[in-house]
Amino acid sequence: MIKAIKGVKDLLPEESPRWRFIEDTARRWALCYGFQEIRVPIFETTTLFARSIGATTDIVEKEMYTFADRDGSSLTLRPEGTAGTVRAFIEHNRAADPRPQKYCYVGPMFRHERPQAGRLRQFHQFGVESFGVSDPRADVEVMSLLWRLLSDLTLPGLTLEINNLGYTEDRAQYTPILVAFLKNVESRLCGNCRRRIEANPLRVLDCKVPDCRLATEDAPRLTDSLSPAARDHFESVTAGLQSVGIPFHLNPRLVRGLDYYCLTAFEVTCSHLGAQNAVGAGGRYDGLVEQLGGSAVPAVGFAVGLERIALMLPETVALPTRPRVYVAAFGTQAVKVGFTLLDELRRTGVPADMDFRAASLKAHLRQADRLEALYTIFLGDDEITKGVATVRNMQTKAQEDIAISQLPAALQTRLIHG
RNA sequence: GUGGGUGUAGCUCAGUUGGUUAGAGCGCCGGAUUGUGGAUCCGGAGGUCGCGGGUUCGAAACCCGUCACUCACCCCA
Repeated sequence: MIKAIKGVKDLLPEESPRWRFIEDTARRWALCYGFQEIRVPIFETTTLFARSIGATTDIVEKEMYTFADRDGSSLTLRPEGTAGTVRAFIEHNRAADPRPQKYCYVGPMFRHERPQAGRLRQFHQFGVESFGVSDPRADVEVMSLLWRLLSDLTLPGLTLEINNLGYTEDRAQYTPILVAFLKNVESRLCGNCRRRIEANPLRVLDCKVPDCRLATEDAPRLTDSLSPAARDHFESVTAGLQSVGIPFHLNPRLVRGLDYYCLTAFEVTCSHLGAQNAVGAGGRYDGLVEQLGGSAVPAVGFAVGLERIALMLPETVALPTRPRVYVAAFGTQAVKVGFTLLDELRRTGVPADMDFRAASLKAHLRQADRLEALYTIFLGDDEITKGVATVRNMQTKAQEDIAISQLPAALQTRLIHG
């Protein structure tokens, strides 16, 4: 038996209504905030991701699905959505169009990780990117959209955490100070954090090991190295969040895993979600467009993990939609008439179905019941000779005879008026 | 990449200190007098017990290996 490869999932018909509900809700809220959908390719040239996400990040170093095209050029399945969106923004010279430009996207992403709860190799994200506005209200707008969207989905135990990462220069100034401190307490840190002192010192502050937390309790804070401009921006962001009533927690240790973030970084976590409890995250990335060859365009955005939302979504929110009319045709003549009737119903917009295997009326009715049909049309040879069919209301069990030629119109009105 | 847990019917799971044709519930198909669903009753189909080796007169069970799934580390949405 050929099986799906590790870390990818089939979405079976029973669960697809939940996913459609999530995606529709996300698009609706994005539209409400003025974001419009962009669809960019699933794969891109490898250097796009290396240059935007950061060559030394885990994603680029060991998680990308990279392969050679037939001409030998290196391609990569997208591990996130921002890089491709920024590439499209630059390539189509959208910076020349009126700003701001606000995009949203939804689709599969690929990272070669060990699967676990809430983490797959092919997973799905919904995200937004707002280009062209450095005003802190753009940060607030994006966080507000994220918060309202997740709240509307009635996910339990949501928390919004935010931090100020400052400008690149601020971090460049802070990093040596932090490294010096960490080297002093190195003996108290876990093995991972010792390695991180050189590779990614900011991450040490985000370590969950209790001893590391203790050891870094008095570490110099990034906040103290921030430039006045960075402080002002962040103060406006927090004031803006308060003004629109979005609850948040300051988390000075919050660090994002992608190199391109600056100033505002945020993350929404969800309780009861297992170890992978970040349901959505994002931040500002003012330097990225320029870094990828565009003009200096500020930007801010977020991404949410759809699998993680689906894990938390209450069972009851989405129901499948199915054909409401069942055609029960039995008998040699009636089977032929029934098939053309079925097609005519569908052609005129009546959602209808029929089980081609069923030979007895009993089998037909069982199937109609299973499909939760509202009406069943009885079509036997008796009916054919009379030119009428019996229409049974499956809930009230009331039956009436209707001329076969009148059935599509009759069922249309019955479905509308109940 | 590193650990832990679990692999028996389509699904959820029983299966005693190793013992003969491997079970249940749900689901599926059919029947309960000829053309009326859901309930009930009856019947049926469906399994190389993840795979390979070993121990044994005998293995779903014990041992070794392997693969898959899963949770966690790591990382991230």
